[in-house]
Amino acid sequence: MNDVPGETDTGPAADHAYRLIRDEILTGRRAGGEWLRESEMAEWTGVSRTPVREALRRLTAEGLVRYERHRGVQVQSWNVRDVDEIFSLRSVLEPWGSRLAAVSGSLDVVELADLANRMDELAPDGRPSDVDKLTELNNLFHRTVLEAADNTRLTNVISSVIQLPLVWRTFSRYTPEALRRSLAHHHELVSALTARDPDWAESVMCSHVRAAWHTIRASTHEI
Amino acid sequence: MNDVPGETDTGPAADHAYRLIRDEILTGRRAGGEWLRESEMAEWTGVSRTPVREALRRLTAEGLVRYERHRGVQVQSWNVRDVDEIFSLRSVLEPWGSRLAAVSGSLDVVELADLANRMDELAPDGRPSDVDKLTELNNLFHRTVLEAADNTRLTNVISSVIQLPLVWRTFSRYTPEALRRSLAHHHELVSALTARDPDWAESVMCSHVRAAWHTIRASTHEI
DNA sequence: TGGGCAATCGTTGTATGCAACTTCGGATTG
DNA sequence: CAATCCGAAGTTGCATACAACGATTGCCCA
Repeated sequence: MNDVPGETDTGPAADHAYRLIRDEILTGRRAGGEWLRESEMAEWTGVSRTPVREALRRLTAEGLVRYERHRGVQVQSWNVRDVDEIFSLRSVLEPWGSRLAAVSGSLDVVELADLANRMDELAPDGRPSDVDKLTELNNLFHRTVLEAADNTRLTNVISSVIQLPLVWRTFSRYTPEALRRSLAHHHELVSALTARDPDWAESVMCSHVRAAWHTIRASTHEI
Repeated sequence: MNDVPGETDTGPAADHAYRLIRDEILTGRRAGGEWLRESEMAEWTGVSRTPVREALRRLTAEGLVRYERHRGVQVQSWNVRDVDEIFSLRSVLEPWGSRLAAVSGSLDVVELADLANRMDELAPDGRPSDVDKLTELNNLFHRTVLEAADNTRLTNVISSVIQLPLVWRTFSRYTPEALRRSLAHHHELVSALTARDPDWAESVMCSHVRAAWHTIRASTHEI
């Protein structure tokens, strides 16, 4: 879970508070709409209000919390529309990133294949034993592909956009069949990237993202 | 120039400092690599270090300054690579946004045409009389199109990515011919959007961005 | 004379007190 | 009885003092 974006560490206290509060949100322990009081967070994290404020401002910039002047911050709440926004963006950016990665030549396909294999081991029958670990590997897989696209802004943009509890814990909502398909996509993407076929890579990633999109839509329909 | 992203106003002092420092960077008055000392900024803006720190953290999140723990922040410096990253991203996202805008039906084409006309008036012969005003209208034009795409994350992503002095003051580097072509693209995009032809709109915007890309590359080649 | 060490200085990081603002409850008045 | 105004409580916004850390300089020693 410690997948903190870009070395923005601003000090032990502020960083401590940031990680704790962020984790609290991404794991869903704090529901959308809940107010996060500075003094409460300060007491809970064991630091003063100053670093807490800094952490909250950072979370505001990342879109995880909502800020209202003189009123405080509350956990950002999401709906189906947010999911659609995120996945439609991903369905453009991630395939494009895969295309770039295919032709860049700077990708370690062995490492990527290893990641795909380790994910298989965590869910051999489509039933994950450790969702958190699987999520971590999945995020790493996607980030590895994107980093090979060699466009830091692309990487940052996507990682900032997928910061949503629902997206973060996506695998906990997958059916065994959907999960098996998702893992198969990973292997196919490795093949496409190994073959350095940009069209293939782009197409596989597009399928991968859109499949995930519909899987999540289906699982959230009744919420 | 007062084109501040998303109502994140955190208070008069912090907001004041933020706008001042941000403007200082975007206009190029502070060169890349220059250190921005908290106490110096505090004295200059007339507020204490606390709101200044808040402003600097915000600018850090937006990528306008570089932060190093215990050392301070310095104005982010850019190179041709940054320009390429930004424009390659824009060349994917803006056309896609135009496509969405073409089919969304939520676009006020009259307003957009008006913007294009006002830009013409500011540079009838391809020689802009007021670059700042032209820049403001151009940003507004692009944002208007994007907002019609009805994906707030797309809008935010692009506006966060184009925060670079070079991109911001882009028109000051245009040749009269390049500027005339750019303005013509705007009118053509209005036509495509009026016709609600997604392919046309996407294609025009793609040309528009890529033309700008090469114009800037040409003008920065000797830097 | 050169290298390493330590003290000092400048800067950032954190804590805390106070000011400003919002909100909510109750009293007051029509 | 309702609407409004006033005030108290709670929260955030800002300023300031102090602590922690990094850089630099000068000194000491080999």
